[in-house]
Amino acid sequence: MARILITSAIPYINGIKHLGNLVGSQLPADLYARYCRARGDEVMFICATDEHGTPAELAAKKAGKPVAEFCAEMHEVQAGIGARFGLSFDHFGRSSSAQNRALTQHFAGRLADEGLIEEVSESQVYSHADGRFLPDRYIEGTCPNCGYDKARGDQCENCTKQLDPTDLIEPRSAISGSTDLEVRDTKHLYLKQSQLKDKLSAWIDSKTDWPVLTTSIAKKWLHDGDGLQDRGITRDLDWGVPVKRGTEDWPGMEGKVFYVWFDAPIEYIAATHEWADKTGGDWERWWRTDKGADDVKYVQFMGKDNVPFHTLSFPATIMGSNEPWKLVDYIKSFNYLNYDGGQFSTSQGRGIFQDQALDILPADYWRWWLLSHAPENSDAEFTWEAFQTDANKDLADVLGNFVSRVTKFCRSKFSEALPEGGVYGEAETKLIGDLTTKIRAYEAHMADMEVRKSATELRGIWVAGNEYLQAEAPWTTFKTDPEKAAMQIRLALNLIRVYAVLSAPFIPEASAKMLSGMNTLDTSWPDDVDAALQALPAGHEFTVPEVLFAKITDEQSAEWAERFAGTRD
RNA sequence: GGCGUUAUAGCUCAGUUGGUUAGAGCGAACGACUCAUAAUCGUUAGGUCGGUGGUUCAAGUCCACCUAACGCCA
Repeated sequence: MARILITSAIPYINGIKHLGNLVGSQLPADLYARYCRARGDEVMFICATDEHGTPAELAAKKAGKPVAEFCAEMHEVQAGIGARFGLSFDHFGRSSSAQNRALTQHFAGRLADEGLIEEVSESQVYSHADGRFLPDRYIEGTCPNCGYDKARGDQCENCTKQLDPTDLIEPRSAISGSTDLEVRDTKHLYLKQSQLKDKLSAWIDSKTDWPVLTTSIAKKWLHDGDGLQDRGITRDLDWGVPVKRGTEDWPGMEGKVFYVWFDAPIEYIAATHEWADKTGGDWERWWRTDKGADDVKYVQFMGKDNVPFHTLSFPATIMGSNEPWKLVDYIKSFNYLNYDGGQFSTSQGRGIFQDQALDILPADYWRWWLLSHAPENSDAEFTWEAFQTDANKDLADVLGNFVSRVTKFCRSKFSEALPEGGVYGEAETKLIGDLTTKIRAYEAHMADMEVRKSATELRGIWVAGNEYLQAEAPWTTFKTDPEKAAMQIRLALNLIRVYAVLSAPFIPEASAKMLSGMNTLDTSWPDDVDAALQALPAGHEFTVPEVLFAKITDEQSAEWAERFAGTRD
């Protein structure tokens, strides 16, 4: 039994995420977690909300709530949506937790002790009206290059010229619109990542089995231009982890907080600590190689935009601490999911948001479609037409109808119990061999986190059942040899249980319905297919389940395409 | 401007370290079946693998250049 630590990139707190966020990290992470558990591994599956930083403060302000209250509420909302999608986190934490505060401060202290922290003085724009320093992108003004009057302090999106906030003509706060700005000197802590460059580089080079997407992004940041740059890890904000050196105050850093990208990945560890505090479990057993974590396999899931932080910044924090923390063993990264020819956009309200998706269809439809089209090798495209066609074909026609035809046939010709009699012939032997091959292939793809290939293989396993029925035609056999038909349908009913077990990582709700219909709690994995197809004996009673997957109609598809074309809010 | 990723049948994608007639699903056409959510199963049609040149006995698969899309960075 292996021990697998799984983390999904932690979603930002400022609003409800769209489906692109789901398929890029949480959903495939859940697929893997469920699969590992089903195979008997000991799994710790961690996620959390990423709560610090300016966008959270602004979103809270917009909602008219104190930021802590806003975050607490949004955390519950996101946790609720995750639960409805069937995300099986062992713990869904919060980066604003006391555990993360302590751990973040601890890491900063360790890094300072190791000589990897540097104090840098820099100039930043302070807004009197807002009572705060403004991040570059929250300063607006007229572009000195093209005259565009809504250029941001980091870049003019009209002419794409990179800017410094002081370049702007008539700069103003993007938050309040105030022009009462002042350039002030302020001191910040920098993590000297450049000193760890060789170590990080060697580490990345040793990961020859990682996806190209992951390593190519990491290498680009390591070697591009002047190489890996030192990184500011503090900000002049109120909302965040207060800057401390371990448990000690940090002279000169009063009133400052750690940058959100410094504390967010540390929350993976802290969330496990939160889990331990809640359950009485042992979190260090998962994270400290000197305290039992040396046999843990740690896998991270994330979208490609998060790769630099997980391949470089966070490992730099871990390595730099010079303490025996668990480093990631495998990073599975994803490209983007596009929506009807463009990008999903949180800010523009374009695409489908997670709560909306659940309002129109059960989670399994989304889980199946998104996972079977996971953007593993390149950006993928969501269209309503494809979604409707694929979901109907795969879920309703191939799997759902299989369950339906088998159970209803048995009910009408025999009873709502597995019929007895008959012995296997050539066709059954062949089916068992075929299924064994396919299931072994499925296992291999799942173990490799090849999401699309796993889905394809699983679908093939479903199809094999229909092929068998079509070829053996128990409805015909029944007329001349009822015993043989009984054997065939007994096998097919057992196949439903096997399908439920195999499919559970993808479609847990439907899987539960299938098991419930088959009136069994036996979720044992079909290591031995022959034996698995005899798990339910003759005489075992079942009920015909309700329709597993209703089809998506043309009207629904058209209406939803219309409804989600525009913007939200 | 630099770098990266991608470019394979109408659509969505597979194609291991270069090696016999380039694969799957969907869609299409035709056929079989009638237990089932008008579901299922089978057969067939469809690609000079973005373009040009090169390496090689042999290239979708390596190299160069070009084009296009997307992304990152200046």
